[in-house]
Amino acid sequence: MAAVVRGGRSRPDASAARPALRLVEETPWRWRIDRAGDMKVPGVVFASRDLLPEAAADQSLQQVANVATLPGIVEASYAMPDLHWGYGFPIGGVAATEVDNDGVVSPGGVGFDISCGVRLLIAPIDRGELAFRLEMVMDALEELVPRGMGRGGVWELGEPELRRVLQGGARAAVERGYGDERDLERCEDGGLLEGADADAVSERALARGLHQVGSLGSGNHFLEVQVVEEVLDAAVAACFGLRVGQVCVMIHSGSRGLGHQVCTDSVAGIEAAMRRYGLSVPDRQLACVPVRSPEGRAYLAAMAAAANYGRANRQLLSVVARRAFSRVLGASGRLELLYDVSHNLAKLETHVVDGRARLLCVHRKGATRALPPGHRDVPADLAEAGQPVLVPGSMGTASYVLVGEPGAGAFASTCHGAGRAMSRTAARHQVSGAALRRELVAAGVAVRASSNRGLAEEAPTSYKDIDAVVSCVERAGLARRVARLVPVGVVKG
DNA sequence: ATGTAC
Repeated sequence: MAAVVRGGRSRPDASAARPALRLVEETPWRWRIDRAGDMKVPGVVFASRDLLPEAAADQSLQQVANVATLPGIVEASYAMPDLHWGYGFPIGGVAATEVDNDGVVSPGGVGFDISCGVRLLIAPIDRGELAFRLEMVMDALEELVPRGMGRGGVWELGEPELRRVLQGGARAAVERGYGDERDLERCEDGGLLEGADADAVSERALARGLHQVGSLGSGNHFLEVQVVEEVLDAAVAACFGLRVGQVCVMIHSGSRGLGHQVCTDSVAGIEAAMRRYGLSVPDRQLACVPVRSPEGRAYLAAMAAAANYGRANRQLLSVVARRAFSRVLGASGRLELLYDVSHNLAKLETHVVDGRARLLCVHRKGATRALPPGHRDVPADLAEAGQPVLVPGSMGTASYVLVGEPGAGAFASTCHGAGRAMSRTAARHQVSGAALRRELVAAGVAVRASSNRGLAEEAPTSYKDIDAVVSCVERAGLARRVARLVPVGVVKG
């Protein structure tokens, strides 16, 4: 069965020349966009019919096809069920290029919030033991967690120390006493992405980064106190240390103004360099250069530095969450890190394509790495189970812990969240932040939010249904559900 | 996502 989706609505001139996209339903959980025009590989969209974006308001399916034209792309231009419209590449997209076949790297394939990601901390107490002190914990978090737009972080540092953060990531924070070695064992890449170069980051980006290390930010970023409501895989949950009723803290944040500036700077430089390599792309937001070019290497070095900033940021936020919990709960507020993983990153990884191991530049933009059991990059004490995959839902709704599946495809990737179904502007016009705040409180969720406007933009009605997204990911064989978590307290910018 | 335009 096929569905026809029109493309190019926002630019009438382009839409006339652009053929309609034809989606072929391969299974109820997987659709294909066949090669056409300059596409080098097909598009593959993991989604149920209900989760496919509506083409009238969202160009993301056209973006999946556009990405398939990139030099050196292998297998397919993939999209996850939380797919929606992004800058050049769709959010929820995965694309890998072969480095030794003139494969390119594109800042649009990572996005503006470089190394935005999620970590989950686990408390030793259950919901009942927290209940009568929840408001006190939330007050402490409100006091200690810097949040919202602009400056103000946990760790005020000078430029030499900032440069150490850009090279050393969460490890640089731990070396200054923020957390311990065990935290690093539970971070993707040990908390430190290799190949970072602070000298590849502009003075302007450094200036923006100086006062934001250890700050939540705004938009969909949050810190939530959550409770494990349901365990879906008992053996893996036990390995992860998760049981029904358990209190957890989920942190969703990124690289703040520094990462944003690195992306802005890089797009400008790469757009200018493209001509020299004779590259053309169907959308200027897909600006790209060969991985093995001076500009490509410079982008990856600056991106890694921003990624390390994001990792240090989440490490600092964990430290203040620990301070808040221990202030109110003492030793029973101890928070152990389960895992920290990014969902906006390009990484050099080796994967088998057409029977041969190849070095690939894997772009995951709003997509989470999901390594299977036994993979050497999974922490040793979790290796039997596989890599924890942390999937935040929209505000006030469930979040999930998943685990990577063997042979899942899409370069071991899965979804990153519920996925926007409505623009921020549309959400602001449809929802009252004040009313939403009252609804959350009435539903038993303690809210500490600095902006009603921010609340309105993050209304769950402007997101897809996280339960449907995660169910789709599991049915498509990309990852397996381990635990469903529900919020009892939310801290937002 | 973002000193929501240099």
